[in-house]
Amino acid sequence: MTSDPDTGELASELRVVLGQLIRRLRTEHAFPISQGAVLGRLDREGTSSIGRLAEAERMRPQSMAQMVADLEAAGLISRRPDPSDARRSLVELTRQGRDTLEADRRDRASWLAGAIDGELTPSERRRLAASVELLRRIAER
Amino acid sequence: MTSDPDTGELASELRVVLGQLIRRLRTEHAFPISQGAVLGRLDREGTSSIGRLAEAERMRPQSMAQMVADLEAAGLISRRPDPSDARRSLVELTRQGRDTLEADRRDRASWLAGAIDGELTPSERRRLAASVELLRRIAER
DNA sequence: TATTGTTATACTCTATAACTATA
DNA sequence: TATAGTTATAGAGTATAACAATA
Repeated sequence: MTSDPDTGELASELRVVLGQLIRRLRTEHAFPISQGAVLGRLDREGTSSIGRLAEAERMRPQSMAQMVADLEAAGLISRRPDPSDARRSLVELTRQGRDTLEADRRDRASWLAGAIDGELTPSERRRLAASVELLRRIAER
Repeated sequence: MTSDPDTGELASELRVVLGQLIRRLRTEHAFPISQGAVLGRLDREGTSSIGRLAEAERMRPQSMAQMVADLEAAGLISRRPDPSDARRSLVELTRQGRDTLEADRRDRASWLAGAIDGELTPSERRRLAASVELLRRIAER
């Protein structure tokens, strides 16, 4: 039954469940999902420009500019001009941004963490963790 | 490394990758994700009312009414009054709705199906299919 | 009074178009 | 001319508030 699944059907089912999860997350989670993605990327890859962030997250530069403005207003990132190219802004995590990211990663009380802990056995949690890697490869395609 | 993962960190990573996937899907996919969810539910569970659909998909009745109106305008569902309670509308798939759902399930050329086929090995596809079940249990919590 | 659904309106996230400043 | 970013505006998807019809 789970062996040799038809890819079209798998895609269709995955899409449905992703939609349901993201709707729950949007209402239950404290800050927008893609803000977390940007904070995580800045943490892993260090200082970046707005255009590079937009490309990495597959968003339009205009949308990323808006997000960067919001994150800056919230004090989670800082921005300074690129000394070698005055058109460019260099963006990096503030101390508060790093703390927010850390707090999120430690948050076992979030809706999603609670659902994972409450619904899955330890061995299922390990399987889920392994499949996150598969999902990431698909997303980055 | 993937054994005994911290649930908070797992939740944080899962959230990021779900956000990235959903953004890709929203731009690449033909029709809205949650419309597909409703069509699939009507297919599996048969005729339903708007309130019951809203509850099952964890949406507000007002939002579901809007979606049902859109799906009806697209010819994918039909609606008739409940004979035993004139307040209630009974909603069901039309032939065209069933065909659309079937076509989506067979669509190996969608962005997601293409990414799954192109990026994952057969054994990884089986692991992903198995993890969809885990994600569904979390989403339905 | 409580329930089912609708209409009107607003919010969040992201897109497109038009623009400014710099290269 | 081309590139990096911003501002203004629009769209999709879902929410809240106010309401009408029926139970």
